[in-house]
Amino acid sequence: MRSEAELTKLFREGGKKITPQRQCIFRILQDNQTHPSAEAIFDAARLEMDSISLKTVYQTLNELVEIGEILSLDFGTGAFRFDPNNSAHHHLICTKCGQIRDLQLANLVPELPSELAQGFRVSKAEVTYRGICVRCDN
Amino acid sequence: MRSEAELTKLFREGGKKITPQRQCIFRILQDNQTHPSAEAIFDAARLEMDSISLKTVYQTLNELVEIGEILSLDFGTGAFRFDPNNSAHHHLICTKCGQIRDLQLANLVPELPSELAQGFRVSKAEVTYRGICVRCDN
DNA sequence: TGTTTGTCAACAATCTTTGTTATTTACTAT
DNA sequence: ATAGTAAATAACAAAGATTGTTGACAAACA
Ligand SMILES: [Mn+2]
Ligand SMILES: [Mn+2]
Ligand SMILES: [Zn+2]
Ligand SMILES: [Zn+2]
Repeated sequence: MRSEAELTKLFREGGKKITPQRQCIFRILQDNQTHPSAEAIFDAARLEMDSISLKTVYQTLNELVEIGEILSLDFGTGAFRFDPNNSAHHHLICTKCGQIRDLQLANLVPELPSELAQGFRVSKAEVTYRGICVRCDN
Repeated sequence: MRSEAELTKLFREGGKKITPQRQCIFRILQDNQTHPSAEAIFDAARLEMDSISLKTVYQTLNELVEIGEILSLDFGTGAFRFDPNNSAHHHLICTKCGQIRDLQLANLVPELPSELAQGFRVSKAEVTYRGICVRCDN
């Protein structure tokens, strides 16, 4: 995800207005590696702006997803997780505490051999590793 | 997933009763490669039993998941998908029509090198390939 | 400063999944 | 076969996540 200044520029160029609510959400997402849910971002935003609505959070997140600044991920935890790391990467999830860690690996996922692709034109591959993290492994 | 006869035995051994509703759901799942949602299974079941309830479908599916006979998968399509193929396998999803195909490949996903595992004891890896299927690719 | 146009908060609605309960059913032991 | 019992069912309500609606409001820009 780009910096708050660059996002401000991008939004304005797209005919979108910059509001304190959006700037607040930009800041919360900046360098956030926790893969927060919309609700978690909402809670963080409320610490600064007690009147912000959950709808506004969803709206801003969806706009960031649309322009490719963040990723919307579903790991089956009940709610979408949002990720400011929009480079191609994979994930490592602790099945006990639920924490989600980034796995920045380029060549871990091989191309799908065309004889297995069933005619699909494959454009993306995501890998999810699941296991127990150090802290949960006692 | 096992045969209807074997599932009947398994359920009885687990103190569960065999009802026409459950047998109907067993049959619908048998050899089903479409990764149906609970709603899709409900619709199929209603063709045979017009009074079956969605709750019964969910309950039976959850029981089958608990005993490991089927898998519950979340691809971010809005609803869980159920899969009678309970062997370790991966998936290929068409981003246009949404169909989900099995990818039965053992050694496509390499072990995660321990220096990248961040201390996790990894037990599972799922790969999801996304692309456009033949029919949608015109 | 005024005008325009997008955004906000509040609330309702939708969708998927689970909880509750009274009734019915499947199994078991007579 | 019959009756007893524990579990499953259908119907309905509720919960949790996300989206739709709308009138008041505020940001952008001249
Ligand atoms: Mn990530
Ligand atoms: Mn499958
Ligand atoms: Zn953990
Ligand atoms: Zn397709």
